[in-house]
Amino acid sequence: MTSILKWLKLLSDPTRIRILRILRHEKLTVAEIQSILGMGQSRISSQLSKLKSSGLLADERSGKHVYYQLIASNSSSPDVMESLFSVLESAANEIAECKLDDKAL
Amino acid sequence: MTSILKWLKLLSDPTRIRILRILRHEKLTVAEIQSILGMGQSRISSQLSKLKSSGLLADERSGKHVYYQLIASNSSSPDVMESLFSVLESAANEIAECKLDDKAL
DNA sequence: TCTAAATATAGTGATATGTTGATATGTCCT
DNA sequence: AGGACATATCAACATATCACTATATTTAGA
Repeated sequence: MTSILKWLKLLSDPTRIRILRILRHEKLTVAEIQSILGMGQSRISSQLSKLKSSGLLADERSGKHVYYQLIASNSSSPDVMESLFSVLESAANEIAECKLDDKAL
Repeated sequence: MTSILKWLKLLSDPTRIRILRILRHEKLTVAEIQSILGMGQSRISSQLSKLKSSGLLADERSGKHVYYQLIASNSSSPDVMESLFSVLESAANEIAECKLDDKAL
């Protein structure tokens, strides 16, 4: 499958939308993300894994913790990314949990 | 599910990308779409049905034929649509069949 | 009203996806 | 080395999705 199709598929899931959104401005550990979204550990971890392997997130270990962050400048297609994240924001507005995520941040 | 999530899901399928793309500039009948994409009739029809029920396409019967066309000005969120179609175009560039679709048009 | 053409829908099988619970891996500290 | 904590991965299950075949519906015309 092509990379853009992969990204579209990844964006069409509420859990992943929420994860990407709280990572807009800061990097967070798995435990922090888990606490903000109020989900089980394996659920968060496996979604992070998908986002990472498609090139949307990068991980970085720091001691016992692993930080995840957005890959800001996606080398191949920055304009596509811009459009995608614009859609992501709109989608977030339709997801009630996203407002609670902001409070928990 | 929210409408934007639905749209993202619909866009993350090559068949539907191809359908939406050949409908960019003109309305087409089911048979024409079927011929351009080189796919079975029920496959085209059921995908058109999904695109219609999510508000991306409109249908219009003319005799024995049914024309499908893009809903240009999506009332609720025109800017989201613009971003989505921008991503769609980029996705199309990654799908080899789209070039053949253009020739068949 | 009967037939043929265009389109829609139902049923089925194969494959993919999301979530959960259990277990494995990795890291720090003593 | 061993224990505690953070994260990753695996197996199992439920659900969703796609494409195919067959059948139903709608319409135009004889």
